[in-house]
Amino acid sequence: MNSKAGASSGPTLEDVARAAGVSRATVSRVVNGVRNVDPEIQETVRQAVAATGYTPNRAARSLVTRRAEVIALVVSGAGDASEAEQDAFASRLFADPFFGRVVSGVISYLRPRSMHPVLMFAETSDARDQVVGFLRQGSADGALIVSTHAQDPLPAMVAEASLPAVLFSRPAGPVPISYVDLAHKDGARLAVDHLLARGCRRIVTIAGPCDVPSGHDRLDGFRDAMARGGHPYAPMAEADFTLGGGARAMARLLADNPDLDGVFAANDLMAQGACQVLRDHGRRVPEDVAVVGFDDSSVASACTPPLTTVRQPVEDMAREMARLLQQHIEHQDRAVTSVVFDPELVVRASA
Amino acid sequence: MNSKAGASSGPTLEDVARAAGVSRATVSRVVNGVRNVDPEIQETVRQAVAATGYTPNRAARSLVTRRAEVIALVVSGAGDASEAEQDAFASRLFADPFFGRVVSGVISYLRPRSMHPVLMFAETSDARDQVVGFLRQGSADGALIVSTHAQDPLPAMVAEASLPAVLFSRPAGPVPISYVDLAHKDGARLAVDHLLARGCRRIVTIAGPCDVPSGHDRLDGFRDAMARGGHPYAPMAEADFTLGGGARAMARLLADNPDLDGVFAANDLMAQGACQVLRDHGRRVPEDVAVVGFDDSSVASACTPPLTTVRQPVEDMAREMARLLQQHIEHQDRAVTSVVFDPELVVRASA
DNA sequence: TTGAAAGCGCTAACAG
DNA sequence: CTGTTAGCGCTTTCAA
Repeated sequence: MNSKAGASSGPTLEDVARAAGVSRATVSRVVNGVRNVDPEIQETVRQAVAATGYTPNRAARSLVTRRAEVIALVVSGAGDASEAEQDAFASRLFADPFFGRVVSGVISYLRPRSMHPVLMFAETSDARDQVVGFLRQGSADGALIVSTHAQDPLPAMVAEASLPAVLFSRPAGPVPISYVDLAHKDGARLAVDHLLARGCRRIVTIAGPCDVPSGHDRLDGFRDAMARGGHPYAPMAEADFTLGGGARAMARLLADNPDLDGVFAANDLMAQGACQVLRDHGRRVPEDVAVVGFDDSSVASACTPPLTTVRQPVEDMAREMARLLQQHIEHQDRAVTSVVFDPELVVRASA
Repeated sequence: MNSKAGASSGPTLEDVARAAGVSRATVSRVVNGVRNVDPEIQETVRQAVAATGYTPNRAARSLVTRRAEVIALVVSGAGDASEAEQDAFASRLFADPFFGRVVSGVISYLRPRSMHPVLMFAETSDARDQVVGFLRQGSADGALIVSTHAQDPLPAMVAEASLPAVLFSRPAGPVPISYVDLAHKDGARLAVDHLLARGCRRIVTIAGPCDVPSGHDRLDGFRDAMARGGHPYAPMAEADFTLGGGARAMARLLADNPDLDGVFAANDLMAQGACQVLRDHGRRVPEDVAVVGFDDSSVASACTPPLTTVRQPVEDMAREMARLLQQHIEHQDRAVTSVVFDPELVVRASA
C-alpha cells in the first residue's frame, strides 16, 4: 500500500493530543517539561505519550527552534589530499590515542545535554566547503575544530562566516576564534627540569613538526629551559609525532651524540619509538638514557619501560571546548575566549 | 536589536525566488537538480542563489523528505558502565587502530553522498535508549553498529523497532539484522598453515575474549587447522585484544611451554605485546619463535619486527556496511543480507 | 514548463 | 493554566 520511501512516520503530537483529550500545545509543554501545566493533565498526557509510543520529530522541532542539537567535530588539515591520502590520514589520526581522548571528552559533555557530534574530516578544499555548508544549513549548531596544521584555512573560514566554533589549540594566525590550549612551554620546562634534576648532562630532544603550533611551542620551551639550565645548544631532531618518526629521529641523534643521557620527546608515541631504538642500541632506559614523553596518552603506561611524561588533560580540555562552544551557540555575540590548561609531570620508570 | 537566540537565518527560498522573479517551486527544482526547467531560467535562478548566498535549510527539507542524511555510527557494548568506565572504554577503543579504519571506510562512502556520521557510544542502558530514540526521532536515517560483546542488546533493539541498521560482524543470537563480517576461521587457518609450513612444531595461541564472536571464531579456526595439521591439543591463553593483555598471556604461555616456537595472536596489538615479552625473555622473533598477528592494522608494520599477519580489509568492510545501510534506508522492506569478506595473509618479518 | 497551494510536525505568541 | 493560531522553510501534488 504505502510504498512511499522514508521513515515510518509514527504518531505525531496531534495523535497524542487526541488520545489525551487536550491540545497539541499542552502536549508540547509536557514533552518539553515547561512549567505551568496541571499535574493531573501532565499525567494524562504522559500516559497518552506512552500509549501511542510518541517520539518528537527532530526536524520539525529544529525548524522552529533553529537548533539541530548537533555539533560538528572536525579534524582538519591544510593539504589538498587525494582520496588515498585521506584514508591514510584517518588511519594515522586514530593510531594516535590523542584523538580518542578528544572524542571521549566531547561526548562526555554533550551526551547529558542530548547533543551529538558529527564526525568530519576536512583535508581537502572540497571537504572544508562541506563543513561550512553543513553549518550554514543548520545541520550543526557549531563546530569543534582540531587542526593539524598551522596553515589550515578552516578556522578563518568559519570565523569569517561567523559560525560558532572553538579550536583545540591556538590558531596560527590572528583569527578571531575561541580556543582551548595547553601551556606547552611550561610542559617542556617540566620535562627538562626533571631530566636536569636527575643529573642528565647531555640532553637532546625529538621535536614535533615545526609547522604545528604545539610542536613549535614544545621545542621553544625545551630550548628556554635548557638555556636557563646552562645548556644553550642542545641537539634536536624534528619528527612527525609518529612512532616510526620518533625512532628514526632517535637513531640520528644517537649517531651524532653517542654520549647523550637524556631525551625529551614531544609526544609519547615518539618517546616509545625512541625507547625501542635505545634498547636496540644497547642503552638501558632509564639507567643509561632517561626519556621523558609528552601527553600521558595510553601508550605512556603501555610502553616498556612505562614513560615519565608531561600530562596533557585532553579529556578536560575537550569538555571545556564543548562548553565554550555551547556558550557561543547560546549567545551568538559572546566574545572570543581562550582557556589555557596547565601541564603536569607524571613520573614513571623511564626518567 | 534582534537578540533572539538562534542561528542567523540567512536567505530563504522565498528570497531567491523574488530575486530571480520566479516561484519558490522553480527555485526548489533548480536547487535539487530536477529536470524540466528551462535552461535560461535555470541560469537566472543559479545567479540569484549566488547573489543571495542561499543555503537550503536542512531541517525544513528533512521535515518533508523524511530524510536526515545522517547516520549513526555506534559503538556498543553489553555493560552498564559508569561514567569513568565509559571514558576508559572510549580511550581503549581508539587506542586500537581498528576503529579508525572503520570510521575512515564509512566516511569515504558517505561523504560523496553528502551524508554524515554521528558518533555514539552505547555502553549503558541509557545510552542505548538514546541511540534508539535518536533514530526514532528521525535524527539519523539508520545505524552502523560496531558491537564489542556478544550479549550486546542493541542489535535486537533496533531490529525490533525495525530501524535500518547494519552490524560489523555477525550478531551473537538469531537477530534479523544485516551484517558484514570476515571469514575469521579461514584467517586463522591461513596463519596456522603458514606457521606449520615454516616448520613450527610447538604452536600456541593468544586468543581474544571468547564472548566476542570474532575472538571465538579465530580460536575455533586455529584449533581446526591445528588438528588438521596433527596437533589437536595446542595451548592457548585468552586475553582481551589489548597490548598489555597480549603480553601477559604470552608470559603465561611461555612459562607453561618453554619450548614453544610459534604464536598465533588473535590481533596485532596482542601480537605486539607478545613480541615484547618474547624479546625480554631472550627469544628472537622469528628465529626462535615465529609470531603471526591478525588484522594488519597500523601496528603491524610499526612493530619490531614487522608483523606477519592476517589482513582484514576493514575499510572495505566498513564501506560495504554503509552501502548496505543505504539500501535498507531506501527500501525499507529490503531483506536482511550478510556479506562475508575473505582474509589474506600478509607476510612480513615476524614469521 | 511553471505557479499556486497544501502541508510536513512542531513551538511560541497571544488570548481566554 | 489551556487552547487557538500562525508560522519555521521546504517539497510536491495539482492545475494552468
